[in-house]
Amino acid sequence: MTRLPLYLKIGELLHREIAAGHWLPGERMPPEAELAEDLGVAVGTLRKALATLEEEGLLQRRQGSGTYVQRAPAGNAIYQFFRLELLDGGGVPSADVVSLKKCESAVATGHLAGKPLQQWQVKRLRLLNNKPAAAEEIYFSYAHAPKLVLADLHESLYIHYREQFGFWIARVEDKISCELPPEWVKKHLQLAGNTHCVRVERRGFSNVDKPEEYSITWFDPAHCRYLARWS
Amino acid sequence: MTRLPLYLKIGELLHREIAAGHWLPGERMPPEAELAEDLGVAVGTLRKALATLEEEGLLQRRQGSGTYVQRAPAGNAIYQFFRLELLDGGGVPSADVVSLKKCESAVATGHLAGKPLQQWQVKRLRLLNNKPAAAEEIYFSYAHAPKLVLADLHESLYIHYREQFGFWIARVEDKISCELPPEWVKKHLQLAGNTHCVRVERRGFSNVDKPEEYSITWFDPAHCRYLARWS
DNA sequence: AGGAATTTGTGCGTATGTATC
DNA sequence: AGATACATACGCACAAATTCC
Repeated sequence: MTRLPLYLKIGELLHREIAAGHWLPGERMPPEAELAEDLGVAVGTLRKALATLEEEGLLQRRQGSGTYVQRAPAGNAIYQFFRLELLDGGGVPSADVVSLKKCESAVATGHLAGKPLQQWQVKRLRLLNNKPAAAEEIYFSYAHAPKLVLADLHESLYIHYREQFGFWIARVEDKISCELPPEWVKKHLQLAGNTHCVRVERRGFSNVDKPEEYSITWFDPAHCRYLARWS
Repeated sequence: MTRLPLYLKIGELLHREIAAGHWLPGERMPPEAELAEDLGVAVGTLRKALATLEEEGLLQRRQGSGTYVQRAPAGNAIYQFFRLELLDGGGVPSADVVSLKKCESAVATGHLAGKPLQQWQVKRLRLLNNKPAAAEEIYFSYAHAPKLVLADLHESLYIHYREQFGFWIARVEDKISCELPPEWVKKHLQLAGNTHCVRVERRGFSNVDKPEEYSITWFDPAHCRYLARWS
């Protein structure tokens, strides 16, 4: 058995403490020396733990001032896989649900291998800086939720999956093409009849690498684009 | 005046040394203790410097083994950044050069910040299973090669860069959109006049993170697509 | 305005653990 | 099994930024 390094254990401990509300977002934590003594570790060890949490974005450390809790840890990876940006870069993403319905596998059949054929379909409008930028159809297994109403849906479906369904999306595969979008997309994005859209077909895989989500996203290349970084 | 921390200075120094070829890709650097003494700093300070370089991807550190300069991708990773596939998956990639010329920065000006304005432009046809799938325009600095003829070009430009120019592409950024392609693309891909193509704008960064390559690729979504995997 | 106190950042040195060769 | 090299952990001193009186 190989032990977890102390600084990572300490980091996990603090992470849980923060998640449990021991310190609230915006609050200042005790100084390094005090915290280190309370925890019974050297200051350097604590510093390394705090550094990892800062890197995760959970903490903010300011010289001469203190260590501050940055935010609630729940929303760790909300927009981790969101790849759209405005043509001049950036844009704050949000989402509006357009429709929610059960479907009998007529669409997206076989796309989620090994899943039951009954699926939920969610149509959404994706916004950048509060202006419509893309439209998407999302499919996931009916088995996760026999009942589901629009009000139940979290704005971040990934959070909904995690908090309601007990899994999270750890990996996605995108296949990118372009086409004339379906009518409902044209309508909601207010596109002219002959506007070609970029089409992103996505498969999302869970933490245990099961295919859990299938989606198609359309957007007008005149307004935004897909950003990819590789190394 | 506020001084740069010593560990960042040391990091910069090592970065330059490596870029200058003092240690070659794949080579093992001296052990921490020795390097620290040579540089006249404490081991901890050197470690912090090495950590930043490892984070940049310039170094690889292996416990019990040593610190290694990250080597250029091996021969089998020629198409590490090639993202096109046939609609039913896969396809063997190859390339044909269509034209090669110097250009006076009329196109792609400013895309390679800090580079001279004179650039080489290469137009190529990309094939999948020996059938035309995409067309691309590639730009790189004229300074790398005052003379260059078509016969000199390697089928893999990335290999050409590595073997002739002494750098390699370690990271790319793709921005994906769609549009009606330019005439030369239509001609070579034999596209009807109104066929919208996916357009991939790519910036390639070298092992020392300098922008070295700019390219635009067009392909017909009816024949192939761009594949992205995220985790 | 200014100086003291507080708090994190930087840097050093050492000892021990653990992976690799 | 032994030697080597990086990883972890401890503790201390001083610098720099911020806060508070």
